[in-house]
Amino acid sequence: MNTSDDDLLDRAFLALADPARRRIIARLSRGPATVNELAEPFAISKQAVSKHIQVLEQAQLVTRSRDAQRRPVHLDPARLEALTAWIDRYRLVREEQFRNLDAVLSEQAASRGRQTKDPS
Amino acid sequence: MNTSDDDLLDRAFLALADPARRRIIARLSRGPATVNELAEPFAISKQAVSKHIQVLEQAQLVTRSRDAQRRPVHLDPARLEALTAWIDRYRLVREEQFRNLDAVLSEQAASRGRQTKDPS
DNA sequence: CTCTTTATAAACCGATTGGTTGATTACAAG
DNA sequence: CTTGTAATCAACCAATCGGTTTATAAAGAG
Repeated sequence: MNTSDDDLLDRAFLALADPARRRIIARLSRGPATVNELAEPFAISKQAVSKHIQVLEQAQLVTRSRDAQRRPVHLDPARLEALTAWIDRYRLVREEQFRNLDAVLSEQAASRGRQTKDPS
Repeated sequence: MNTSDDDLLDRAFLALADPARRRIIARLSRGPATVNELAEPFAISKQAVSKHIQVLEQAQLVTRSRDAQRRPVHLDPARLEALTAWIDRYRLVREEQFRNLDAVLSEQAASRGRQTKDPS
C-alpha cells in the first residue's frame, strides 16, 4: 500500500477534520473501546462508526486487537506526535521569522542615514 | 459566518489535509507571498491556488492584506498553535494512561491464576 | 446444529472537494 | 480613455465523503 509520508499526513489530518472522529479520539484517550461502545453516544449507526474507525486506522492513529468477536480499538499516540511535529516546524519557523524581523528593524534603525534597500 | 470552536477545528484540519495547502503553509512560513508567487511552483492554475488560499483563510490559518492590486497572504501562527493544543490534550492524556496501565498490570500480576475472561 | 452478539462488506445517495475554463472585478500605467 | 496585471467569480465535472440500508461473516452460548 502506498503510505508515503505525504499520504500519511493527508490521511491523518483528514481523519481529524471531523467532529465525530475527534470525539472518538477523545474517548480512546481514556482507554480502548469497542465499536459498540464508541457508537453509543452518537446519533449515527454502528456501520458509520465502523467507517470512521477505518479512516482513523488507515491514518495509523488507532490500532485494533482481537478479543473473541470483539475488536477493541486503541489510540496510537505516535502518529499524533508526528502531526504536532509537522505543525511545530512551521509554527516555530514563523516565530523565528519574527525574531529575524526584530533584528532587521533594529538594523534599519541603526542605519537610518544610509540608503534604504528595496525589499521586494 | 458560523465559526464555532468545532467548526474551526474542522476547517483547520481539513485545510492541512492536502499536500498543496501544506506546501503553501511551508512557503508562507518564510514570509508573505502573493497568489502568483504561490502558484508558480505548482502545476495547477492560479484559480486553484486562489481556492486553496480561501480554504486556509476560512480556517483562519492565513490572513490577507491589500497592496494596490496585490493581496499578499500571511501565515497566522495562532491557529496552528490551537491545533497542537488540541492534539497534545489527547496525546498527553494517553501518556498518563500508560502510567495507569502500569498500575493495572501490577494489580493483575497480584491476582494471576484467574481466568482472563469471566471469573466463575 | 441454531441463536445471538459483534462487526464488516456492498450498494447506494446527496453534499462537498479539487480541479478546469471563461468571464469579471479592481487597480495602476500610458 | 485604453491596456495590462493581479485576483476572484461562476459554471461545470469527476472523485471523494459521510451517511444510510441490507446482507454477510465470525465467534461464543445453548
